Amino acid sequence: MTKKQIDVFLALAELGSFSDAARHVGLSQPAFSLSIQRLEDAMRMKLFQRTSRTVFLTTEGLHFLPLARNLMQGWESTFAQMSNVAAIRNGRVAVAALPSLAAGMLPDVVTHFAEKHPLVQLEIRDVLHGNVIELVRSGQVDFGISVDPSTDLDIDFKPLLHDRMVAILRKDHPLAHQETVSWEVLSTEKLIVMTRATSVRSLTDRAFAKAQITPHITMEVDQLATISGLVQVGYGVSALPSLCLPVVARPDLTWRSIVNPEAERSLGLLTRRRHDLSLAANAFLDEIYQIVPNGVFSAFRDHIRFESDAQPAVQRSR
Amino acid sequence: MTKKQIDVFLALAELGSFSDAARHVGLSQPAFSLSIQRLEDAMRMKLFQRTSRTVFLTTEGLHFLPLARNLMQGWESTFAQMSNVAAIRNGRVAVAALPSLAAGMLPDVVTHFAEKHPLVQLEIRDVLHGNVIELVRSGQVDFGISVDPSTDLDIDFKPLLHDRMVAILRKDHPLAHQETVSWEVLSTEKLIVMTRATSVRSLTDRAFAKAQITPHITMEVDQLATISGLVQVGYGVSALPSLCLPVVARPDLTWRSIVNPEAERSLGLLTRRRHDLSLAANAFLDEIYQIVPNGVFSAFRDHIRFESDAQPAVQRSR
DNA sequence: CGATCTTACGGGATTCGTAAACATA
DNA sequence: TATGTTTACGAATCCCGTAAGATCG
Repeated sequence: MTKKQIDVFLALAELGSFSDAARHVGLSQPAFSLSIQRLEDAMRMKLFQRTSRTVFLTTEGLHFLPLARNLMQGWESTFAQMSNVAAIRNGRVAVAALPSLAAGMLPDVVTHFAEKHPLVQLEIRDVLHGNVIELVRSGQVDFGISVDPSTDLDIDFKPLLHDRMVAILRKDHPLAHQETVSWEVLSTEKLIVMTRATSVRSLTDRAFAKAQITPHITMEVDQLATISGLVQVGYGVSALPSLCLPVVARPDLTWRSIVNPEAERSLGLLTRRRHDLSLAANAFLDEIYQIVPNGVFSAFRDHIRFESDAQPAVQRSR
Repeated sequence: MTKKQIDVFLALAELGSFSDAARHVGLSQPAFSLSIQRLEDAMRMKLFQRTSRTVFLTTEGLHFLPLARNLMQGWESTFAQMSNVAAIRNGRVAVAALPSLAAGMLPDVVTHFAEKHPLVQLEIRDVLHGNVIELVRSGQVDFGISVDPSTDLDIDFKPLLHDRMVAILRKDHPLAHQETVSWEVLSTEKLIVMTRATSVRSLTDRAFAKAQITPHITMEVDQLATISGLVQVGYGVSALPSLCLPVVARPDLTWRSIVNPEAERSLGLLTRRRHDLSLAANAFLDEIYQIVPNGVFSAFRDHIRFESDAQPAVQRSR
């Protein structure tokens, strides 16, 4: 009792002729006839009453007709649903990203993705690095975007772009006349930094520690927007990774690479080991690869280096 | 994308191991593996993520899981329903029969049938001969039980029993001392007959006409029960086909064959030409064949002859 | 007699099982 | 290295199409 037999049954029930129905399902008439016979044998009952001239359903066939229709309909509906899945008209993509990335990079990606796949649910978790890892590891998100969690063996990392620490300055600030700024010089300025919980702050701290310099911290804030506001009014300067630039950039502000040492880091995709991405997540990733070098970051090319490999991290076969 | 593949998919999804699942569906492990691959190819997407050690569903496979379950369930439920049809735990049998047969013969049949097939709906149309034919011809009933409609080419007739006209008398009536009664003698009695519309009455009329005798009709009634009541109080006698005996028999009444000429007729099954009976109708027919010679009519063996062939009229192959 | 379904039979595709190769924890 | 999946290949099965036969109107 196969699906094809149901097809054959319905064709005969609806067309009332072996020859016509056979043509309809693309079988020779004898093969069609055998198919009906096999179905009847499998059911152990006659479904059609036939003479050489007429064909019609028996009482039992009449019982079977609505059931067969249901089966075929269910079959078609699942096929349609899975087609939707394959065509990514359906489903859900969850991404965890550092807040700066979630604010700077993802809006463009989301816009383009939603245009192509309007029915796919999107979920962006803008959380700190540790949470990104946890969400990726537990499978609550399809992938993460953060810095390299090299210690973690359960998570694959694929670099996407590289940023560096830059000094955030008012355009009329003396340091703005230099091409680069050293950590040393920066430590003499009034420094506005993020609070300790953030990854940006730990980055800053590590950079100063590495340069063996103690900065002069004049203010700690929770939000990047606050930093740009404070710098703009001349309250001080800041040091931030360049990927924050889309968020903090204002007409009166400028930025310079910080050197000695130059503090570069890698941002990239975090995926569960041995877990391929879903089709929808992959499509989202494609969008990222297309947008990242050409989106908001393109204005900051001098300070952000993109991975040349613009292919999805995990290519799924078939 | 076949039913078997769904089976294979569900087994793997639920057991999480190719080997176990293969054993579960009765395939060798490589064959099982190929089956999964073919399904994935047909769907154009990976449904399982596998390493040599672990197997689990991809996001797409997770989408497919409930759909596959539904399909399989629908399939099983149709199979169960059709099993019910095959086992006659289900369905409907409609029979049209002359009122005298419906009252005399069918109750026993119905009782036995309902015992064996409690869930089958039964419908008895106790109508006159012309209506029996119409109901059979139009397919509104599965078959009819009536006299031979020899003129009708759309209807097959198969005799079931033969009855004859008998005189209905009080036991103390003079004619009750004879073994038989002639139409001639009967015409001198006060005769109670059915109204003109009934087949019993037309039978009576024809018998008298054939004997070229005019009866002395003292009363016309609509119901057989009324006749037995009137005969019992001595208001007159009656002439009825012997199959009415189960309905009219009372302790004080008796009956004698009417001869010169003896008026025998055939009662039997009326079926649509070239229309096999449903399994349920056939089962009902079996019951009739078992009951008729041993049921209520057995008390009237002298006046009712049964067809020796106690097989259903239409045997359905597979 | 003609249209239509059924039976018979040879060819081809699919699917199966055994054995070997491969991959991962 | 051991367990478990994939690949390779020969064999059996199933299903199809052509051709001949049977049946009903």
